[in-house]
Amino acid sequence: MPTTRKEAILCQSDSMDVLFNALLERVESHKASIPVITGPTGSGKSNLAMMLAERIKGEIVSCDAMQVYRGFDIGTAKPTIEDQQAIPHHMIDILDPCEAMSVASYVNEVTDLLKRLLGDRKRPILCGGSVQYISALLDGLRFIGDSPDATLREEVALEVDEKGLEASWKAIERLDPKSAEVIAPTDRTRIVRFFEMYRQTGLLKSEINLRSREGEVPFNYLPFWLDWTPRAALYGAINARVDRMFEAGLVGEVKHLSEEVPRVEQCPAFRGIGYKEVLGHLDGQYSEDKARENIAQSTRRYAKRQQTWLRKRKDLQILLFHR
RNA sequence: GCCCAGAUAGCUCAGACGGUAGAGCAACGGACUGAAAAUCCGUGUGUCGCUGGUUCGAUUCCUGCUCUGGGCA
Repeated sequence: MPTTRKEAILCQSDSMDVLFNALLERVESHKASIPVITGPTGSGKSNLAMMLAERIKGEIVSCDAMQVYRGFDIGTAKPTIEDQQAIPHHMIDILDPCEAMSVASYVNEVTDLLKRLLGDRKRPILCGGSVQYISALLDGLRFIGDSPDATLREEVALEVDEKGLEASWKAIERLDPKSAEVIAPTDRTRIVRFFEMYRQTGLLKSEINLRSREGEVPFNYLPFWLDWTPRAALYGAINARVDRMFEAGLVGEVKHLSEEVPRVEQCPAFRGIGYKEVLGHLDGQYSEDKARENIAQSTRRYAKRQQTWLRKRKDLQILLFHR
């Protein structure tokens, strides 16, 4: 929990308004920096960002791996049309469900976007819970080279499966011991990715990682981490939000979206929480109630993973909502 | 009221000729560089319902009680 890092707590309160004022004060005294609002799902980041944007006449840059997909509205808790009309939003509704998103494309696009906005004297506000993307931005990681090749990935995956995970991992250990420390011998996704990169660039993962940190971080950021204590309160809010998604017609949204693509299982957007579970229900695997439970469950786990990621960053100022 | 079954982790339950207990799920901790709302790793958190008895020793056997479920009246 964030409470273990008292030194980083900027403000702790049972009032969002108080938290907002602390945020605003900080933002106003660091006008040259780009405010970043992150935190676990359901913590109220978007509201805070909206309030801030209205106050400082800013524009919101979404940092969310799922809100980029057109039509995926209810399940991603996308900002409403009204909100989007009131305040310009970026990085929302930019992809079709079967197009791939990635940290690299996100960072590259946002870097250009931020330059443009700052050049136009706009005040960008980053907001979102895709912590890997946030982290990559804050650390100024550079992703250069070709984007992944689906055919190559399939090829490599096949080879890894033939060879066996254990043996493949041992090969990584020989080639690049540093990477083997970070990749679990059971983590098929990362093992495949390692060989995919190696094949494509001729470089080891640890070398690529080193290169990604060459150069300066291109922007000054002012990052905030909004969170709740105790965690059970956040879980309660998450459960309630899942209920609201169903009331708002999540099942209908998924049904409609899935009818528009031929092969749902190949589209990354349908891997999002809320979508895969409803698909399973529509498929007749379980009841709607069961789907709802599963969604709440996955969302709670997701929130916890986000917190784990944020906790290790020491550059975030915590806004702690106490219930 | 009587009969039967049950009471063990947050939940569902397993278990031991008597030597203070373990699975699944949940929960908690962690990793993470082009899939990240993805992927993967680790951890048992317990008055074994209460009471008395037998015993070196009882969560385990026995008595009584309480509660829950089912059946009979």
